Amino acid sequence: VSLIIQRKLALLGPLSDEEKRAVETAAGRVRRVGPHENLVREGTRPTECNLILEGFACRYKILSKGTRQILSFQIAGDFCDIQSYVLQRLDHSIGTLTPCKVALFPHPLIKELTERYPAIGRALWRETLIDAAIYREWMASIGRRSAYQRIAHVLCELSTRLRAVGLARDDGSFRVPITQAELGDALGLSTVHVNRVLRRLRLEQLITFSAGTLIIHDTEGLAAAGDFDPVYLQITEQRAH
Amino acid sequence: VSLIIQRKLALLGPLSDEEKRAVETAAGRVRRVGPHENLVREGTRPTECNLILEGFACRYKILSKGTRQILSFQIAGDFCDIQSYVLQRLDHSIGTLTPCKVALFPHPLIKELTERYPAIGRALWRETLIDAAIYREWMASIGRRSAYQRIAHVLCELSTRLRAVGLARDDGSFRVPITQAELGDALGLSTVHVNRVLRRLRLEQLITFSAGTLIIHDTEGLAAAGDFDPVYLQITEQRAH
DNA sequence: CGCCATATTGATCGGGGTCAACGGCTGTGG
DNA sequence: CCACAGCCGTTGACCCCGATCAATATGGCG
Repeated sequence: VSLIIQRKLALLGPLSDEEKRAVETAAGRVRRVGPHENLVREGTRPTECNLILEGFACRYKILSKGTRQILSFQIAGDFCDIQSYVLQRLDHSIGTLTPCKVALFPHPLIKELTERYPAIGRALWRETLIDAAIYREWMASIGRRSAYQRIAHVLCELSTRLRAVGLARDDGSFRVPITQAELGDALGLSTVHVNRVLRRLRLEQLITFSAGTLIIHDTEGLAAAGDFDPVYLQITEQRAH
Repeated sequence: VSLIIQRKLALLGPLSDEEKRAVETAAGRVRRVGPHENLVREGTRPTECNLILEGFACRYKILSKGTRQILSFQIAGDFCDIQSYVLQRLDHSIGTLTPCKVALFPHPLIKELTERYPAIGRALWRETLIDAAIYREWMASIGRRSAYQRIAHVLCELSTRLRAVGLARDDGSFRVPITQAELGDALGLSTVHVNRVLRRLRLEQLITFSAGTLIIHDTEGLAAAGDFDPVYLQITEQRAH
């Protein structure tokens, strides 16, 4: 539990030991949620924020036609709805893809934390800005990249993010329990076409992706295929202020 | 000058008079920039942030093929690169569409402001979260809405945002100096197709859009055509904390 | 063992891209 | 004052990527 939190805090910025302890202490109860349930629902006004400890979730909107757009994938370590602390009404839902374990942070505690420790407020702000950077990259993908590039790109992104929180397996494979339909809803593609592109990526020896396991055989080849450059994820660099 | 800042501060959240004055005082020099120039460039590390006082600008990325994705339109009152204060390296550029007047806020002053007045930090955070909400809505548009819906949607969004900062004209028209090519780059469409859809919207008596002037003849009709619901812009409601 | 979600493949279709040409407006320089 | 250039808007013709429809595996799980 605290291992994930610690890893994520290290990614978010330079916090002192006291600040890190304060964040851990603020975590309220832990909730277990089944697969394909909502963590939060569009239109509601939550009073606490969810930090994902285990499992996969996604942000999504349902449009008027009934189609779904997945807006982001959320993995362990993601403070997936921290924006509900600042904005009053959610404009989208967050649903689990797999069973999840989440830690709940009541808004009043977050308020205390951020006012007592500006560095924590800054770290949380930073997390939401990285989310925004990912949105921008997805916009570029959905708007201007081909289906082949989009899928290669998102797989690169997921592997990079999973590695950053220590979720790569020893053999270099990843657990990526995302169905082809979900990939399609994330990338603006149909399930059928996702399937065809995955087949092509497999035939080109770039990846193996089945049964929720992703193996990238050729990292550079996949990055080239997806026009992927990880700088937007802001993982390596830290800003000392 | 300060009129725009005041309007925008009022939208961002409940700030005291002292806090508002502090923000105004923090504005450094004012810069005038010609059309089609960069305010900030991808990959750089700015040391000050731009608040747009007049004119239109846009965030964009140039992809490997040389195509452009416009990520957002920025109008008067937008703190268009506040994220450069928190994240070290820009993942995209911001360019002007028209001549612009911008006020510059040095990062150290922003740091002082946000640490002395938590409400200001919160207001800036709020601004970046609203940006993110717009990104999410655009993702849904580009990913799952038809060209016709996308264009209607973005025109509704622009008119709502312009009205919110007092840029609607008395006759209800708007200055929207965005070319069809730029609309296409924002929505993931070709210039040709943007043109055809605009013709259809004109024939349907929903809008007139020429010479940089947008007139919406049927607000509800356009909103229906674009599946537009303005809640994500967070304009009306304010959160009292 | 049977059910339901997911993956896979083929056949066909269509929204929107691409290419090309032309018109209109504006600014600029001779 | 006119000629020309360049950008933007407009329209037609054609094409292709990816959607849709449909049928068939496959496989986990009660």
